[in-house]
Amino acid sequence: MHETLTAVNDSTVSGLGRLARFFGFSDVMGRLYGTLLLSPAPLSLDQLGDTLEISKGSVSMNMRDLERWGMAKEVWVRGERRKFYKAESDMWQVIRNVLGSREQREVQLALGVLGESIEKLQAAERDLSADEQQLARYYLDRIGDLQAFFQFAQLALHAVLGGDKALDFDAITKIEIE
Amino acid sequence: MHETLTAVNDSTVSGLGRLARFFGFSDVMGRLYGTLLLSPAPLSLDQLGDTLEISKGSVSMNMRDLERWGMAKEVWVRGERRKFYKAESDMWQVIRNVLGSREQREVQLALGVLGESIEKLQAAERDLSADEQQLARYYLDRIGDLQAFFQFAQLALHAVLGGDKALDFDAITKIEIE
DNA sequence: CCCTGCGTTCAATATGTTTTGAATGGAGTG
DNA sequence: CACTCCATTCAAAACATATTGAACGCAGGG
Repeated sequence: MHETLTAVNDSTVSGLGRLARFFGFSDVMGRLYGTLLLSPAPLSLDQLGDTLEISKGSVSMNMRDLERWGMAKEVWVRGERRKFYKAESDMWQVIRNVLGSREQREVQLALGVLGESIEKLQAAERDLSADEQQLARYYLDRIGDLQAFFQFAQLALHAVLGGDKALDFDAITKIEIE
Repeated sequence: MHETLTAVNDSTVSGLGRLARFFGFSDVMGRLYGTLLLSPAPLSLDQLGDTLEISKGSVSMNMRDLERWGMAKEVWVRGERRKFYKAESDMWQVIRNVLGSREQREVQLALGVLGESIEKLQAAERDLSADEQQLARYYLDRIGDLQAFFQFAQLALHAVLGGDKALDFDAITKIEIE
């Protein structure tokens, strides 16, 4: 194959590995995803393992994760006994999968804990000494800031996930950047 | 100290540890930040180490990182020889520091690589066989999608970092969430 | 039924990251 | 100048995470 194609393939695959790490996934996951993304035809586990030079076991486990995150799908290939996969090529869909489950859970959790803390502090106020009350107020201020941050994050998530329109995405990416 | 205060302190500190991990920092960094955030008075390295039960060395190194990221500042305490730190309590400032350096660098890098790939593919077109040309077009499509994603990310970053106004933040967090 | 081809599992291993603590160095003090 | 008090550094150790490959299990043939 022409060296340009090979070079582009390599840098894209390794770039997606990097991106995966950045998002807290393993970088093999990113490379598998990249390999599938740049393959017009679905690939089998063997082919993936051979291409990336990683073991059968690793391919199997990482592909399972990719599937769980909706980044790849199994594809049935006529006359083949093996499993074949293709990448979910709609990036927007992938983003939504990740933000919608992992990140949103994280934000909800944080908001829950912070809310509880605030309630506890308020409920305990009458039992506190003067010094303690002062500290409690201090805590409430700081925790309030944290809460504001997470509420902002929640809004941002809703904005991105929200209205089913991938339209926003397309529209926004067409804006010229100076 | 009243158990409610202790409990709230603990859960906030460990929550910030979790948050730090989430953002790709060590969780000790998050806990140090949390400890400082909830302390009305600046703390010395010793106090931090004692509170969190971690070694001097670890406190020293992690505090350096926190400082680098603009999450904590050294404070001079009259009559003290030791270093004291306080947390940068403006969350918005912290976010800007992180997004502005680390994340933005990442996005720029990706856009650079993708742009190069596109150029290389276009430049090589005339040297390719028919099959290779078809594959090259396929690559261009996929890489175009990736590029759109990163351009979106860049816009989002600009939006958050952009106009020096922390106003947006305040305004936005005051919106009622149903 | 046995064989083959394939995917999964999981314990062992390799790799990467964080923490520790002893050594170092520097700044202030008597 | 010696002593003390700290902060920093860094190699070794602890810990966490990812990968391997042998063993297993299952599905289709033959």
